[in-house]
Amino acid sequence: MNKKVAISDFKGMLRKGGLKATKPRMAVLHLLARSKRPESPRAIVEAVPDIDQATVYRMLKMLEDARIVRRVDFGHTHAHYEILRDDDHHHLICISCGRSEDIHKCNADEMASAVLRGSKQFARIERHSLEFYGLCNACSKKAV
Amino acid sequence: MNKKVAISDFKGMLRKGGLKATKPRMAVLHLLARSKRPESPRAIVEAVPDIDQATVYRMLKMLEDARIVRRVDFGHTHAHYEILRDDDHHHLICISCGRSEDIHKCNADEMASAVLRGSKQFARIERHSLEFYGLCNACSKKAV
DNA sequence: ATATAAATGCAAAAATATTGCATTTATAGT
DNA sequence: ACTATAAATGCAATATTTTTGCATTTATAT
Repeated sequence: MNKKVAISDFKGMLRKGGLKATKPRMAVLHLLARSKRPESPRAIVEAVPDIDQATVYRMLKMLEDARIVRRVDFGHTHAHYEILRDDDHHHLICISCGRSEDIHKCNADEMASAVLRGSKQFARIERHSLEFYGLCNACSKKAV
Repeated sequence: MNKKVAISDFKGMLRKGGLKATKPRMAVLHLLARSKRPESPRAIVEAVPDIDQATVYRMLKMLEDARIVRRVDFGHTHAHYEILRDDDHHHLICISCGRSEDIHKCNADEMASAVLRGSKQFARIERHSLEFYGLCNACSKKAV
């Protein structure tokens, strides 16, 4: 019964990245794993008891380098972070209330190679971000 | 000889948006028009003589609402702004030095309608952003 | 030329992110 | 299990980015 691969074997991921499995770190990772949406550093500080903001910011950077989380930009004045899965998903973001939804259709990888071929200045593409901005049902009803 | 449509008829654009063509505003628009890359508020404050940062931030927001500029996120801790053209272009950004290049291939609009059809929570999509992150030639040579 | 609303500048503050350093903690090796 | 070690944390201070209130200036329509 314990043979499942554990999509959230954070200890293993951390070890692979040369990072220690500290309590604050595990707490943040579990928070992100539970959350339906990418979370801001501030939200993390508020949600995890007794954690310091410096710890959160530093941690997120390390986790990003280790490719355990990724940073996404929603056009706000702060970042958001989510657990990095390898499903190349992106987001649909409400420009009114900020709610977000994952989307899974993406053919940008094909685009990427075309883009690279067309560029004289760039040597390689590592990743891309694709976000759609619109109005969720609720905000759409509340007039324009 | 003066019958060209003037891609930078900022006065006209501003009027259409109900905005006044003030000197600071024209200076910022011309700066953005001249620049090869999206500029940060800070860079604008430094480049335009005697302009106040509050003016720049407020102005950029208004210009964005009026659809004269658009905000782009490069994964830095600050925003960038560029003149909004209607060519649906996106960017290739060097994750090492920050240099950026415009790219013009994009089929995300087709994607957008598929995405919307697939979503139960969203009513419409207004726009999207697509950015590719990689290494420019110079940074690519400087080791990994 | 003038009245008016809009935009600006200034000063202060709020929000977001980073740094240095002393202390604590997870981990590898015994 | 114990210990040495490097890594991570907490704390306090600071830096950077963005926003706000209000008095003054400016562009525009009349």
